[in-house]
Amino acid sequence: MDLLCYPLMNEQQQERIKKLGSIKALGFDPFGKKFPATTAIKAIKDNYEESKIVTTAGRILAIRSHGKAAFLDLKDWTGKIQVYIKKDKVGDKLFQLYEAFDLGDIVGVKGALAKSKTGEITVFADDFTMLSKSLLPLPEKWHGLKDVDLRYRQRYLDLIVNNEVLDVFIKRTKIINYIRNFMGSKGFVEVETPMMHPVPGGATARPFITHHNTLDMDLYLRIAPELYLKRLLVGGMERVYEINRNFRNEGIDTKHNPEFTMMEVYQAYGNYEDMMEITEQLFVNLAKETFGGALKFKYGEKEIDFAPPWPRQSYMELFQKHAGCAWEDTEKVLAKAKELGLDLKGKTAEAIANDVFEKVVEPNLEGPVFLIDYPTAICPLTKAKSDKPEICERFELFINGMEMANAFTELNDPLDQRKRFEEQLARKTEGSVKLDEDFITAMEYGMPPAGGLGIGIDRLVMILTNSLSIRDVILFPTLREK
RNA sequence: GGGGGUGUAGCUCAGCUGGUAGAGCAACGGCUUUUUAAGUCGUGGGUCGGCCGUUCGAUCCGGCCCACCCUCACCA
Repeated sequence: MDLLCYPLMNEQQQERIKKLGSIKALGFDPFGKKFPATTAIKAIKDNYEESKIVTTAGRILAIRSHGKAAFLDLKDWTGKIQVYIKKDKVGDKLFQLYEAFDLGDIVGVKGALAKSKTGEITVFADDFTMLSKSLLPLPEKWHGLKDVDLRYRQRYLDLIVNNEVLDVFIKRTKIINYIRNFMGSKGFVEVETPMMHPVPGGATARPFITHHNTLDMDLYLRIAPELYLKRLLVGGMERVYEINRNFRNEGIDTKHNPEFTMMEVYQAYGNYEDMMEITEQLFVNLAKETFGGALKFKYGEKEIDFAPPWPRQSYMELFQKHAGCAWEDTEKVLAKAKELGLDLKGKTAEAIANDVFEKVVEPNLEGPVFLIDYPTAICPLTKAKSDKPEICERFELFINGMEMANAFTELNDPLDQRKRFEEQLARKTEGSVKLDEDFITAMEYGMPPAGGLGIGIDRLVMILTNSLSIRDVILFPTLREK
């Protein structure tokens, strides 16, 4: 530590630096090495046996000092255990080391297990060592860290101090592992496709732009993996999925983070009905897995019921019901849009109608509910119904007003696909830079008819962990630079 | 971008009508060898988010700015 920064430090930091010195003077390394043969704290407690010798390590979260003895609370990521240090037992030198302990230090401890007077399982230490001296004071032990900005910026502190936070992220991992097993059991293969795209596609969002120096070309962080996964269908990979990040250069709120995790699934020779089945089954299984078999659970103030089968409602009918006019009735729809104060600049009638839909229908969808029968005009990658070409084979899943999944029977006619892309480009939809010629070429070689599905993993984790903000299920959400 | 809220010690928060600040935890020094939000006596710690203004005097009033939260708008 450079002594020049010494006067800049506050009182508590200076104290800790001093203690660092005394630890060295005692012959201990304040930033220790491998500490072998430790047992997880939960395992110690679960397999409690009086006077069994145990070794463990963790962070000190409380010190209750009694002069010539002390109780410590030691925490690892499985739990918390009490340690008792007595001067008579450990000797002067170790007791001096203990006196240089602060809240937040990481220490290793060895001792016999027993219960204290109040019945708490306690390690009666006969040896311990410093593994990492903490130079900054932790947030307060009782109230924890509440400032949400600090919680996201310094997630490590949030994890140390707020126990529920670790639980959420462990659950997140378990959910994703479950999904992988589930998909594997259905014969799907996980693949990885590029994050950097020469042509952004597969959705209509504004992309992030970056540049490759040696190739001297602009690249776009992907807004969706869709067009690459479909190339794999062309290549004969009949059941593929990818769980990975998408990047969209748009607004940030409690349901949107610029980088977020999606699962996309493609099943050759299937259609959107298959995707609906997979979705419902997967969500129901996950709820059972998460809530010990229960299908009803709380989300915020509301109760969500996953009991299948989930209702299916027609886009057009819902539109009629909530907007009070038919989707195709351009004049009335326009009037409604104006009434709602929507921005109509440069938008097609269909886009405006869809805006009205999102405004008047979506927030009311408590769900889980599958919206079906989307108008073909707003679905550039979706196959239309053969008997009713103005309607296409697509569904979106809504839970608590949030779009959770989006799926369709994939368009596999390259001529039609080119036409729709060109129409989209002509409308200059934001984010559509140019036509992905290679994707069309791939389709010209023949893409099997297929069902495709996208699931917002972060939002799924939100629902299953009762998290009201997407930032609570992303370890390091995007923040303004300080 | 509009509206509302918040910003005070390392953390969690008080602070009335304008007189340059308090508590708990944390820290430091005592006492304390079974406590668990340990106890107890004492001590230190602040650019009151920033700048400008009004005033004899501003944490407090006014203006501008910054950050975060909520909400609306924008954004498949």
